[in-house]
Amino acid sequence: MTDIAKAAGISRQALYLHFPTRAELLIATTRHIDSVKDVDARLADSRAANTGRDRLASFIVAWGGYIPEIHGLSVALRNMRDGDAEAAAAWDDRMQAVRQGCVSAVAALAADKILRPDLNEKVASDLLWTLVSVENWERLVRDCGWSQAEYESHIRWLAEAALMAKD
Amino acid sequence: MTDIAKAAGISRQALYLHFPTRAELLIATTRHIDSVKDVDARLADSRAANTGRDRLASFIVAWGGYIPEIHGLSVALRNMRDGDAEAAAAWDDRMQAVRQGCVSAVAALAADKILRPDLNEKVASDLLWTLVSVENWERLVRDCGWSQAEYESHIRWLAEAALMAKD
DNA sequence: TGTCAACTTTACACCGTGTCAAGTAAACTG
DNA sequence: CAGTTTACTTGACACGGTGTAAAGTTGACA
Repeated sequence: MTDIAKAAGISRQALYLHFPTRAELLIATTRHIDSVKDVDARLADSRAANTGRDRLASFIVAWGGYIPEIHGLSVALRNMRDGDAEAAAAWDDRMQAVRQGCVSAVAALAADKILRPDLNEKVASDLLWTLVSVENWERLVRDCGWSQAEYESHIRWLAEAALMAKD
Repeated sequence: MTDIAKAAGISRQALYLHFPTRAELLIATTRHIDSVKDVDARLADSRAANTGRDRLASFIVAWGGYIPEIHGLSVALRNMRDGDAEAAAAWDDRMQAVRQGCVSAVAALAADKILRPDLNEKVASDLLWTLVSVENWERLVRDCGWSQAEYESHIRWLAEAALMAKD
């Protein structure tokens, strides 16, 4: 909080006038980034795709491209999980929104009859949700040194291999 | 530290006589669990498998079955990543050991000529390492409500779909 | 001119980690 | 047996970070 106040050019106490707790500051920041970076518009594109396969691909690109924007925040919010129920709830809420995108993409695959027959939609959604997690992005991009483009193309490819019936 | 001391029936200060910092206590605990649960023996089994496919499967079962044992510790150690370089290094070290298992399993697939031809060994190892991360276990078992058996079988199946050439 | 809003400075409470010092009690040793 | 060592005790305190509280300053607006 001290560092943020300093960077903002106000006193630490003035910061508390705007944001009562550190958790609420972080949550407000995510809301702000969401509106500035227009996450809704990005995800709307993926909903507009015609085929299930395109929908899956554009969902992964839309969300995968958004991860770097919120990554620092994601780390901060996740580190508060233990100890601040409000922060945990805020983060979970955002992740549930991503999950909804996964469910929709999987439903589109199922509608096109290209979902692997040995997967039900729940399991497929869980797997996709896991594949596109921020943690996996961190591991591949930060720890393994992948570029963003490599991340997007390999995850897309992996999701297709995992979820789509063999042609 | 207070809680741990209380649970151990000694004073907080006595705890500091044994473990100079919280990070070192956590690190010592991982070492202790490793020896009690005999992680080496578990992974040795996976190295003994004959075919690449068996090796991959037994590696996933060995490591995947170990995750629940160290999960709580993993959370504590990961939460210290920012702020304690020693704890971060200790955790990274353990994850590098897992990565080594991934590299070996991928090499076994390559030796059997059943590694997907469009994947090089580095990329395949990175993907496998990501799939078997503790974070993915948390998501599937804790957040999605999967049983341990479901986790193991689906991750094994996913790893095979991701890494092995179509037959 | 007065009031309100945004901000300032200063001070303090609370928690958790880690340090320090002095004391005690039991075990080991010559 | 006396003396030392070892493992612990109690109690105090420093430090950093979050959050609270109170009184004072400044500028805008009515």
